[in-house]
Amino acid sequence: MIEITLKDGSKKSFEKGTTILDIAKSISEGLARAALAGEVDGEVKDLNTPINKDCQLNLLTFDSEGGKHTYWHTTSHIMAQAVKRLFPNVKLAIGPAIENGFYYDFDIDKPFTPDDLKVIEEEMKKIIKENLPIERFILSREEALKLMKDEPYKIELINELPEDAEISFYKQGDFTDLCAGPHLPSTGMVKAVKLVQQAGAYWRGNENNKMLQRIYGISFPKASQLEEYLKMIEEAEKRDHRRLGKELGLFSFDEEVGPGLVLWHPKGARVRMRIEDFWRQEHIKNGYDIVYTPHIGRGKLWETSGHLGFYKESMYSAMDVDGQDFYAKPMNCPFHIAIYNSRLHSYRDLPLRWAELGTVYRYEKSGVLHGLLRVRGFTQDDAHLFCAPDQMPAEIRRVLRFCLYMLNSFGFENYKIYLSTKPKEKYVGDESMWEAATNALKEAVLAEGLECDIDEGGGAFYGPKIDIKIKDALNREWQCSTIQFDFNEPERFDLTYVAPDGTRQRPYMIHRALLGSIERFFGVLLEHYAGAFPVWLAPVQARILPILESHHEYANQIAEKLRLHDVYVEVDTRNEKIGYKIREVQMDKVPYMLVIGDKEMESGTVSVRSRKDGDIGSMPVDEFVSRIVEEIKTHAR
RNA sequence: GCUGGUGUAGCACAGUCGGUAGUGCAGCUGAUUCGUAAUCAGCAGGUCGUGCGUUCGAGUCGCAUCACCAGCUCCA
Repeated sequence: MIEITLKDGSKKSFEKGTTILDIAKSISEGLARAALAGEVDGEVKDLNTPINKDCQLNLLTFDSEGGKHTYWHTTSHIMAQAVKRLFPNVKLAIGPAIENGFYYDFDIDKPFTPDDLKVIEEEMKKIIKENLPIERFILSREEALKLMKDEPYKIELINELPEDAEISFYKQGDFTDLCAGPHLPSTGMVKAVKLVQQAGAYWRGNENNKMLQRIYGISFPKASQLEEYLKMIEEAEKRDHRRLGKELGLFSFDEEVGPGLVLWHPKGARVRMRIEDFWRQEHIKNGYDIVYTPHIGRGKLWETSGHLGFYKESMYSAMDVDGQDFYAKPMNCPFHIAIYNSRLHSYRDLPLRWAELGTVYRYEKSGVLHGLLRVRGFTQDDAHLFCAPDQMPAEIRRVLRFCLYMLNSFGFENYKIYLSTKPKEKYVGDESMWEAATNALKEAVLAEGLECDIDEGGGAFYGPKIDIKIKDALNREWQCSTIQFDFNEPERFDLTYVAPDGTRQRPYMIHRALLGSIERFFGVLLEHYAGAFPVWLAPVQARILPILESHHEYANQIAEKLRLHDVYVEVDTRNEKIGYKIREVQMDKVPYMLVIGDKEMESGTVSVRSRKDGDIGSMPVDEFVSRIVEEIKTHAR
């Protein structure tokens, strides 16, 4: 007999060799029906795995990560089986479960068409109906290679398995695949399936390898869950910043202007100005100086900085000026360094904190451009800190705290921090610098009571860094903030300061961007609020809606008053019914609407309707003015 | 850059077998004077992304090219 400890801590005894499924059945029929896999001492296993020793058992349903993954992994096998049936010549690569669903990569001469996907989906439904049992078996290395002799990718995978690895296969009907598992007991357990899209993907994610054809799909135990999922996708599309940007008239792109180059419309520019004004004000409060630098620079500069050596493919090509090469700047740092080097610095000057909303241009590959989130011309909220070694830890803490303050000010409370350490091979600077800098970064994070994931070897060749990815309302991560050491440029540009003992010393240089780029940050912000900006950021903060023509004058007086308080206000004097006007305000996501009629005119009030809460009654004009001014001042959400 | 898809009025879309382009919203004009998510009527708006080709004839078929979309690689 063996003793099984269940999730709730209870213990049960079973005969040795009892399968996980049987154990589930002994607990309840319902659980056995819902169970997809079992977690045995932390390892996810097939339901029909026999248990031979005392263990901790957790039964996994579709609600759990492991259960979902098992379910999707099996669906990917069903898809591969369908593809093999329909296209016998395809070679199989890999087919894992992913965060939302699964994919399988195939090597096939002719890429799949959307019609192919439909046919494959139909074939999958047949396989599900056939309810084929899924069996696991183990082979020796030779046997495995023999079985997979026509599958070159599988052979590559087998050959790379460690010496002592168990080489397992899963078989369902006429289909067998090399696979570590786990899987569902039979194909019939998969219910609602949808193949989402087809795409090219390089073998092993390396662009020098052959491009394979990947099919993405998703599946659920219930048709209603699939519908729900598709509906959620639709909701996400509704708050897509590209769509909102167009609907709300915030920004656009123009084919003639060029790809990845943003045109900020007046309303978008208003929001941007609020962001930038706040940014400037806070930087000054935090001991920064603001600088401005040119958009282009001589080739020599970029040679010294190393950009032409390391970064040339990402730069716009040179322009010829009087026979000399000039380049649009991909980064601001060489200019800030040039300011530093314009005179001799004493240790008494340090730390120097120079910030710039610097617009840079980078030649991004055409396929990677994405709305505002990936563009070719963007404005970094850049700054460079120059400090003496003993000032460095305090500077890091200071900048980290400032960074989190900025993110919080814009309503982002969920973020993830990544610390990237020294690369194994290519790096500049000596070990002790790397160590001191990396420790300072880590200690700053800990000192702020935060946690970070360590990306071992993920630092740039020129220094370690902290990246902060903010999570938007849909829980997607976007990298915005970054704090990076630079051991490269101070050397190349020979930065020095005069130390107390009169010797020349090399300062530490830290690059940092808090919002990242204004474009990306704006895009994320737009999606985060689904276009409904809090009052302080809204491009139109209030719209006045007179009911009749006779109220226009009073409406304009109120508008004038609000404008004097720096409030963006509009008056809708069109000859339309009030319901029509209100509907439009709601769609324009303006936070306040002020309905003005005879009543309000007589009593000197406004009838306030909020975007969020609807009609909130009437109040004296001055009361509304102080209310909205206060909300703007406090960044109320 | 790579794989696939898309491109028709300001926006969202329809356009069959190749026969010279339509709907809704927005816009403009007029009527309506109205209290919390769409008042009615009329008008105007298009070299069908661009170029070349096939054809008596191309939005529709072919090739090229540009842009966008999804994914891969890369990245703030």
